[in-house]
Amino acid sequence: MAPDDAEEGTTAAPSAAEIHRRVLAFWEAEKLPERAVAGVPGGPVFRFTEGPPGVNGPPHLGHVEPRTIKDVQLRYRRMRGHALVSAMAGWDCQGLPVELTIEKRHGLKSHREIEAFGVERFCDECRAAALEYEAAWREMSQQLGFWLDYDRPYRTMDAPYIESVWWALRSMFDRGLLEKGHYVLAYCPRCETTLSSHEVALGYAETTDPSITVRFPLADDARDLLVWTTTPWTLPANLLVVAHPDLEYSVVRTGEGRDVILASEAVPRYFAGTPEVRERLTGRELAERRYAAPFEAAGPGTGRYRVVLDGFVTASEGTGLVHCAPSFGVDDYRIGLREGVGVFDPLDSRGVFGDALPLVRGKGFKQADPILLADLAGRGLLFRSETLRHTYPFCWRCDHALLYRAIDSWFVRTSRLTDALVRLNAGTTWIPAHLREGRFGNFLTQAKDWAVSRSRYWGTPLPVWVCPAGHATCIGSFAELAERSGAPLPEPFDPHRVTVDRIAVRCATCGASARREPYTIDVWFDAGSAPFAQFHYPFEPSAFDPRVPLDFVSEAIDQTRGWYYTLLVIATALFDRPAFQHSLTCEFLLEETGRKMSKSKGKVLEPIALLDRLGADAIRWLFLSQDFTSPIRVSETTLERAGHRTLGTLRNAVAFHLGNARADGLAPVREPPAPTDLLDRWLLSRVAGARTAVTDALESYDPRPAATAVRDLVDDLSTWYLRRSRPRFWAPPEQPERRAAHATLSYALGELARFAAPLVPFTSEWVYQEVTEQRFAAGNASVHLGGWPTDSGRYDPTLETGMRELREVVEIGRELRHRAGVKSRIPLAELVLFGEASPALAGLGGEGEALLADELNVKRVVRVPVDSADRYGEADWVRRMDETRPVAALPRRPTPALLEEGLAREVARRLQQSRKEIGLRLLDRVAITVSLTGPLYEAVQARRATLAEDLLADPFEITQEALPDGPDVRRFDVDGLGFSARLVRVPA
RNA sequence: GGGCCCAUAGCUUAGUUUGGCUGGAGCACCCGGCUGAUAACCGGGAGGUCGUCGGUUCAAAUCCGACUGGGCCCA
Repeated sequence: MAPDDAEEGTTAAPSAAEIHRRVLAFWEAEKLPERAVAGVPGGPVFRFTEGPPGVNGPPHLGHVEPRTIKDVQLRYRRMRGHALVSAMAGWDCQGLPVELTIEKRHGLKSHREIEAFGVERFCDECRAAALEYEAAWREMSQQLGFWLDYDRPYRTMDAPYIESVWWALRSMFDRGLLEKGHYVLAYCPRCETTLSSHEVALGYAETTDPSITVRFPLADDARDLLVWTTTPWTLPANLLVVAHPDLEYSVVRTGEGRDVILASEAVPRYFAGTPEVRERLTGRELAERRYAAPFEAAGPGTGRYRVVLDGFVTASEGTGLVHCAPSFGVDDYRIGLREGVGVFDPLDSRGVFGDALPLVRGKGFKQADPILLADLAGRGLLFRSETLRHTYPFCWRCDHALLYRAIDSWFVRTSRLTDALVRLNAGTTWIPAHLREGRFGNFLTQAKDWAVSRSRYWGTPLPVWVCPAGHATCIGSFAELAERSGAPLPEPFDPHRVTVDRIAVRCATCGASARREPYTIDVWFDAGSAPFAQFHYPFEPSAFDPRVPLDFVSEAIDQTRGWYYTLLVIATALFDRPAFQHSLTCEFLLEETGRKMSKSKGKVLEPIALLDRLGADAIRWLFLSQDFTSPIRVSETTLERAGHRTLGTLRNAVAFHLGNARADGLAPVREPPAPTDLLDRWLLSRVAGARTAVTDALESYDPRPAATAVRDLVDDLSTWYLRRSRPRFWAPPEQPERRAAHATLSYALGELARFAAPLVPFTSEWVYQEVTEQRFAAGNASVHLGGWPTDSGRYDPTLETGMRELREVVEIGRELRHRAGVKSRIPLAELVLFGEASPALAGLGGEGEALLADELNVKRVVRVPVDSADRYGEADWVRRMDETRPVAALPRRPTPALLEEGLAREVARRLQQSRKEIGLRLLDRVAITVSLTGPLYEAVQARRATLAEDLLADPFEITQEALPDGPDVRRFDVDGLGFSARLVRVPA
């Protein structure tokens, strides 16, 4: 794991996965999450609430993204010394999703079967399933390094939590915000319950439906109304046809059959060419005409089967004549009510046709479509039959097609809160910012009443009891329930159905015995109550006021209509306060193909296995280094590459540092050093700047600029600082230059580990443990407990500008070398720069020039006036021009002396390589006999002493005679010049 | 039908708020470098009508409008 082979001079960085496991083990041994999770007791309060994931299935990769961006902010706040309120993990345990799991397990298909199975047993299994999935979620979250208090989580199914939810419902009831109504609602016939609008929003999908146009024959008339629908199954419930009073309608001759009536605007959609129009009339003229309904399943009734008028009709689609089934549409219901025709619903609670229409008795509503179509066709009433591709709502959990139907339900009157919702939302900040007024804001302005009751079993029971006189009594606590029922509650009290259903209470209005309304409530109400219900507010004393807004929430985009919305509604209704001040929202992940990943279809990228195999930081980094406010496309390959560049480079840089520091026995440096060297000062400035950038980013809740700052720093550290500083790291440990470089790098890596810790907690912990030489020893401090770095050395913008400019000159110099065709190993006499240096660049002084000369392997850097360019002619120089202005020039060829120096370097490099290849360690001595001729001989002979020293060669013999072949003899080629050498290890 | 977001190299993308140097980078590709990070590190090259059209401006990837295509949400 740690580079223990430092004395060999090579160090391999551990893999990301090794680091991941090592750090996890360390945290576990040190009980780190438990100690750190709540932040610093007594510190400034930072209010957070974990949006409880539904524990109705195992987590998938899509869940990792929001948990990552949440964790970054929480880690930052802990390091800043905040006390986190709250760091509880939270689990959404109830509701349809869990019920579905159990239904599937036992093959239960209806309410009747569940009741036969036993509601109590059913709920017990739901509870057990929730706990089971909670364990999987906990495992994933811990692997991810998402620190929450998993030992003391809040669960929406726990009795204290439910009591708080009851309190909330009661508060709304008392304010007239919780009422019963009869409305047209989305209804899932498979789940046999209504869905709220935000649940419906989760389940829109593209589908193909029939698109049919049906003849409705007018009574006492030889003409037919043309009516268009995509839901043939609603035709049996037809009671009216609606026309627009001012729209123009045409009577068109069809050629076969009776003439038809439709909106003039719709005629071209139904008839090619110029059909014969016999008459034009307005909708008003059609009013009150009676017709024969296609099925007349509803039977006779006052005012049924006639044409009525309404402004909602358009002719942009269909025929401009709308079939009205009051039981199955919002407008239909409204018009039916107005016209006094009643409501006829031929479907039972499972969406199956009953006795009213023998033709389709026992068929589900969708199954009935083809039968109804065939029947209409048989009677000559099917004018046109096509299919239509459109979006249609499906149940967000079971995928069954929804239907809209008129039904009894309890509502939270959110429509009365619209102004407050908009006002409170205006004071919140969002990332991305457009959500506040855009998607979320729009949703608020058109907030409909929230249908909260569900005809289900495993959920918070609606605490409303109704007496025979119809008075509703809402119970707000367990104590009140005991008091009103006149008997103590069972011990222990489980406030779920069966137990609660058995209890009758005294009506608060008339004193009669009241039964509970047999509903559970929308699980989103549970989740939206989390900020206070997790503390069992208001029943248990709290160290703070749980009503005030949370500082921070963070979820994926779907929660704008989900949790964010219910949080705000409940906070508004109960406290007239915003639910949160800052929200950070990520988009969904997409599969490689660009499809949404959150659906459990397609190839599964199993998160726990991936975290273990790639290391959590690689995956965290993937999400943090990209713009998570847009969908991120994820595949096996992107995951594997995610941590490569920045994190891999960092690991190797650390390994390089450790190898050197340990070989030289240099101690870690924690206090900001005050080096004089240009590169050292530059690196420390970069560290200070990056720390500020990360701090600013996280302070404003946006991890993206923080990740960019870390990436750029790692890049600069590896590709410029380390590369340019390498010779100093090879100097003997007692040399001041070696000590300065070590101090700078040691300090820089330690600081980097600290301010990168919220982003990549595993890699940071490893860097910190190794660089500080604590090396995961028991009882040692974690980087995560060390507080936020506030003084990371001096930021020097002028220095950084100068260095940036210097590196630009390097680029130019490299380009010139490339054009001249002279390798960088061959020294050139000079780099000529035209014109004055900028103040920032000049500020780097002679050290800067030396750096430049060294990097470009030129003997000197000279500056000459721009107008002296003529002296650097094409024959001997390569020049870089900026438009017409000369920028720099470099000699086309080395001088003979410089060429010789380059050749010596070539020889040395090959001999060094050979040292390594024969397994010599850094300080091993070697006996070398080298055989060369011509210019190579001259070059090496002239530098014999230096080369011998560099190569630790003793003896170092140079000959012009050929060496005989032998096991220790190697042959080389330098630009076409051959030489050979014998290397033999000298025993220590 | 309405709302929001997006469109930059083969792929992933920075830059767009606040218009201004030759539109940066990574992957892949080609070529090359590297004396103790070598399953590492570094450089060079090629590759871009900045979706299309129009407008504002001395100047537009950036601001405005229309259009095309994509995503999400709502009806």
